[in-house]
Amino acid sequence: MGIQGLLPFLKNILTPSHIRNYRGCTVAIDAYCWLHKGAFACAEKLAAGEKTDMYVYYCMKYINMLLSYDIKPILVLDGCHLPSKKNVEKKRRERRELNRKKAAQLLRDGKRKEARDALVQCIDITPQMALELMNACRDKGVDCITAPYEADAQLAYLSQTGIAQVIITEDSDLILFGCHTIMFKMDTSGAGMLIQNKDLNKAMKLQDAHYTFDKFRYMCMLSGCDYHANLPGIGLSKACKAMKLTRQIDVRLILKKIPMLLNIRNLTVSAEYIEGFIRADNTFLYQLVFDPLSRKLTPLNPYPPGVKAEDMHYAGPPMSPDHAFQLALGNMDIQGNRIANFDPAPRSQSWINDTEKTPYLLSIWDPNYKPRGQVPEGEEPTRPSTKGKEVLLQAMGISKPKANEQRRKSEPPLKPIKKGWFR
DNA sequence: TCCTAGTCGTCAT
DNA sequence: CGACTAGGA
Repeated sequence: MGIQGLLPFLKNILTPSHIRNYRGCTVAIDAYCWLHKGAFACAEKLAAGEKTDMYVYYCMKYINMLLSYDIKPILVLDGCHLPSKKNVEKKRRERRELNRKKAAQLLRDGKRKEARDALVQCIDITPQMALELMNACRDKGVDCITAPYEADAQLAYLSQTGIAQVIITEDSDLILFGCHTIMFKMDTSGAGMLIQNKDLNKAMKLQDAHYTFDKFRYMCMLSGCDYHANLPGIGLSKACKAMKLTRQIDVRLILKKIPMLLNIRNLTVSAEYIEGFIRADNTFLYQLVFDPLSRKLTPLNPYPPGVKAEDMHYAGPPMSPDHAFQLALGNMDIQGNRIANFDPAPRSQSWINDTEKTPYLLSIWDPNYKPRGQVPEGEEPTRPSTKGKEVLLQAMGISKPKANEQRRKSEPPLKPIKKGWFR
């Protein structure tokens, strides 16, 4: 789902780019995207419950590519389901079950090709699969973090706090959560399409003075999002038109004026619709995320005055700090069962390089870790002089050694952790 | 012109 | 998940 048609709507500000332009930066990854694509390589085995690590290798192709460009990847995984999405999850489960039965019948009939097509439709990314990927990443010294709830909100938090300079995903919802810079459609070579939060006003064709990010988010939500349906007959174009025509900033008043702004007579905006809209908006603004620095739960954005966490149960019910921490580390599954014993503490003693100059290259769980911060505006990825030099250095094979590279070479083997069958 | 709902592809040989 | 598209308002 996501926001239907958002990427085509933003095509004017989507720019082709390459991840090598972010050398020395941190990139946070929506792990689900890679896991889902990687699962296609071994759909039959996964459906049959056979052991396979094909999807792990698929994901590690991307990780290794990023490491080769001296980029620090942070893998972000999904945590608990939001209460509002329980129904969606149930429907997906039922759809997978249906396709599973369909595939079994087709297989009995000897229709192997059609059976595979049905099998592919019942692919499920299990927490065990996510754990295998996390273990493979941590073997390489790559940070992983499981969000308390949706990875989307967690990725946006890493973007907004300057922990990550780029977010890699296929999900257009990340734009609404307020990420600064996102790369979509990145291939295994590192080429993709970049979108920046600061350009969204151009996509709406709104003057800077009249543009707010709130307006952009309302536009998207009016066209329908995962948390709330659209008004009948309203898509992105009409929603954009409505947001251009009003200077109102109060959500309730904007919504009440929609039929007038768009000249649609038989359209009524019910009180229920408005309240649902505001709950959805709050889910984008205040969903609970995990702050790896303070090791505490926090809303994606600070609550406005007078609002308390208890008012926001739909944006993620509060959980105990230790539960959230163990979930974030990947030691606990969403049912609360212990599934691993990863302890980030021993690693913090082992860094002896020039990490004083580059504390942002440490593990996010290291007490000395510090976010790199936002990349100065306009500095990347289109800086011709730098681009040319990088190409030249690579062609000459004399790319200067980076702290990142030295760190990886001198890294001691991690203490043994429960790894299952992955070598 | 815009919205909607449905179908197809994602890997890799 | 998005891309693409036929069909309807």
